[in-house]
Amino acid sequence: MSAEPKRRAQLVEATIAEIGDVGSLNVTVSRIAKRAGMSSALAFHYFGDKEQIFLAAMRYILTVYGAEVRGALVTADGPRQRVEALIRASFSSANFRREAIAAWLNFYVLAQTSEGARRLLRIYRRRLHSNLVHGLRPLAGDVAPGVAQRIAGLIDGLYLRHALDPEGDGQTAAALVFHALDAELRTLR
Amino acid sequence: MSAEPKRRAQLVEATIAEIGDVGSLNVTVSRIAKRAGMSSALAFHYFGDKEQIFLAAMRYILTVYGAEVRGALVTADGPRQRVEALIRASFSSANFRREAIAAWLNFYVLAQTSEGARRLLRIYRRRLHSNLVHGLRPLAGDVAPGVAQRIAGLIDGLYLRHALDPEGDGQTAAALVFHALDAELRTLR
DNA sequence: GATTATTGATTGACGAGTCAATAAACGACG
DNA sequence: CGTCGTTTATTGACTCGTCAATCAATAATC
Repeated sequence: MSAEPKRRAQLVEATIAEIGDVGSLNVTVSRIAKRAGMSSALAFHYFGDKEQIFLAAMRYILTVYGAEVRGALVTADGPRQRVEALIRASFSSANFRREAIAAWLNFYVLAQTSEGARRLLRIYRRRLHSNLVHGLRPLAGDVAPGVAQRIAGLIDGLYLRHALDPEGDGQTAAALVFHALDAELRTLR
Repeated sequence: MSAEPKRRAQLVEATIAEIGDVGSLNVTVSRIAKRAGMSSALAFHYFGDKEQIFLAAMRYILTVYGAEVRGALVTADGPRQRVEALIRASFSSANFRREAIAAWLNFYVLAQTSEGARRLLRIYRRRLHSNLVHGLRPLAGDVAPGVAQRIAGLIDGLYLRHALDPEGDGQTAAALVFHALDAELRTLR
């Protein structure tokens, strides 16, 4: 079998780990490659340049997160459960691993200058929004999109806050979102 | 008069401008210094190393933001107006200038690894929280701190969202927060 | 035999931080 | 007032390190 997929995967994982260690995108391809057990030349051979490596890592993070969400949704029963599952998944302990935090923060930075990163970020946001709307529709009707916008913003903001100064675990943050959701929904009656 | 304060100010402003141009902390002291009209050696002379320059820039950003908030508060009449002023200030057009966005995003990144940056961020957050609680107390009583936490989170999250993908101007975002605030407060009766 | 995998060595550029040296400004003091 | 020793301002040149990207060459694999 061709070595390419395995090598790419190794590099992506090493990239995320490395960004987690360093805390910024100031990671060298050499260190990534060494961590992945190969020469830097091979990394360039497969990815072309550094930005492509970063984008692949970002794609991977989003894929994992997406899978997590999907997994949480299957066990959810009814709209309210679905929404809560989405929220809980966003604050899963996986997302609070040091590497995951570093990845997200740096991808935000990257999104300023890299069209590719911006596109990926939009995908994440659209997916979250659409998932939320889907769950909220039966609960909030026409205003579901507006509610979803606010809940999504709250998720991002609280993630940011807890990522950089953990006051309690992720579930504390999730509880805050639940509370806001209650407030939003109660307004509707 | 000593040249030091002027030089420091020039460097701080050049730093913010440069970070805005580059989008990351990958800015060189040489470029900053050149932009500020002096040699890089002088920058090192006054600040010691690069991190101190960054921290000074961050402090400056927070100072300006703080002044903006205070200015908005004096014209505010009554608790509700105070809270709205805080929210509006957070989404002021000044905060959406390219350099300001770049500064904030990168300071989040820096906060992962720099104790100094983390401390400054905590100051910003505490100040926002305390301002919100102060305004909310007459409106929400005992639960003011909880409401403030959620509003603060929403502010950060919506800022992040609009900073990287402006759908409408800052006031659109502010309106979303107002809406959430309404929902929170209406729940209390 | 041709495509794929892999690397060591190298290039060329850049960048943080230092240093010694020069120029200004600043008192103090006669 | 002048001048002189001292602190402050300022820089060019330099060091030492690093790093992205390339390339030619060698080993596998098909």
